[in-house]
Amino acid sequence: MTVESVPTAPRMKAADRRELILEAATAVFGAKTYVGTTTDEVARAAGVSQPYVVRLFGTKEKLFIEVIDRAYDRLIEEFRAVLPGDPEDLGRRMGTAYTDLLVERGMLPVVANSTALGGEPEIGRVARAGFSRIWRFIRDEAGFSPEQAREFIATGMLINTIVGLRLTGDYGDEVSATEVLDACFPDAVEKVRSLLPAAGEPW
Amino acid sequence: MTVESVPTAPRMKAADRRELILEAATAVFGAKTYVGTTTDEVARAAGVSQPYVVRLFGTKEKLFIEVIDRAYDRLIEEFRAVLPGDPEDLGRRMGTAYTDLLVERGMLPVVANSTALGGEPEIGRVARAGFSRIWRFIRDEAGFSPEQAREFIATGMLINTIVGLRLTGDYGDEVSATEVLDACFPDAVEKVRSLLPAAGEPW
DNA sequence: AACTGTAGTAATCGACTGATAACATGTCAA
DNA sequence: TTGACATGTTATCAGTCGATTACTACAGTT
Repeated sequence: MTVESVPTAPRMKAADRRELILEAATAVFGAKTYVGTTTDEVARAAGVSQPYVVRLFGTKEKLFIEVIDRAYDRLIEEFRAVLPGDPEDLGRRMGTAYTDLLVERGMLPVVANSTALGGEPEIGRVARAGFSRIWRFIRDEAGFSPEQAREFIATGMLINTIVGLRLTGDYGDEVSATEVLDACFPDAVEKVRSLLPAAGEPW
Repeated sequence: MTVESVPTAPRMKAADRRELILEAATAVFGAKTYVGTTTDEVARAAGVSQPYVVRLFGTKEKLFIEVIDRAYDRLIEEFRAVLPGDPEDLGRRMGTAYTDLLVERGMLPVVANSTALGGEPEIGRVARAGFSRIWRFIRDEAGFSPEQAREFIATGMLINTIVGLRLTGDYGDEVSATEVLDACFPDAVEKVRSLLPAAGEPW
């Protein structure tokens, strides 16, 4: 006789489960901000119980810290992957690498959110360290001048704003949304639009 | 005989009290984000009771919406004030107008925070409308090209990041903080630093 | 002086949330 | 096989927060 189907998550090595939760947490934190998400939402998204999330990471804050640290890692990893090639073209390749990260749900929003939390003692430290790592990569490994680095990161922050505001939903209907998207993604507007949710929330 | 000093706030016209609360709310929301601040903190900062804040504005959400709407108003007001003069120099003047707004506590952080809340139905609408107003001002009244507008706003978003991360506290100690501040405020680093709190929270 | 609207507070409630404790079950080496 | 550790859950708590209710007191009008 078939036993009533298990209410518990299928067994998995803790390390794998952690990774799975981190992925889910990135999506949820990215969609609802750090303070705005509950550990229970993260748990549901990962398919485990809320107390288990807390036990695996200690506190919600520690979980978020791992999430943003992992996001900055990921960012640099993608940038580094496009280093080889024509130096003249590096800026464009890195820009593409950045927007390509839109497919990994929450990744960019989580980074954006972290930059607003510099006032939090622990989180602030990690966020500043993340920014510092990115900046030094761009300067030292990518070889950008300070002015080029400023320009590149500024553009990234504007992209975060576009994502956070859900501006893609207004493309074509609203002048400013249309213009800013055209200006930021000269030949990739449709691709970006397909990667992002409309003003309706899901993602 | 002198009566025990009043525990209640000195009487004031409701319109004035609203303005006072909006100012306090801007500072608190700016320091701790929308979700992260309580109506009680806003009330204390404004010197009134928590229920009174709620009664004057209906809900916390409506209060925040008034706060960000007012912040976008203020932004455009300052930009418009520097319109007269050499068009060649307008970009620089508007940049200065932006950083000058750092003296109004919470103003810039609140705008930054609003750009992360596009997923919230009501707040998202107001935030997108605010962005749209700024963009159209820059394009139509300031006469910037789409590319100039993109560059200008991107720089603004990077400044928001610097503020949110509390990077000014690391100036001189940390290479990336030093470089990005020098790049963003070529001849106003000290002024900006004096306007901002260190990594320690107050402001 | 009494009436009426306005400005403001204290008390309290219900819902939510992060964390803890206690318990259950699967896995694997000896 | 057994025992010990690892994986995971249910139950529950203590604190927090936005909102509601009911009350107090002041100010201006007639």
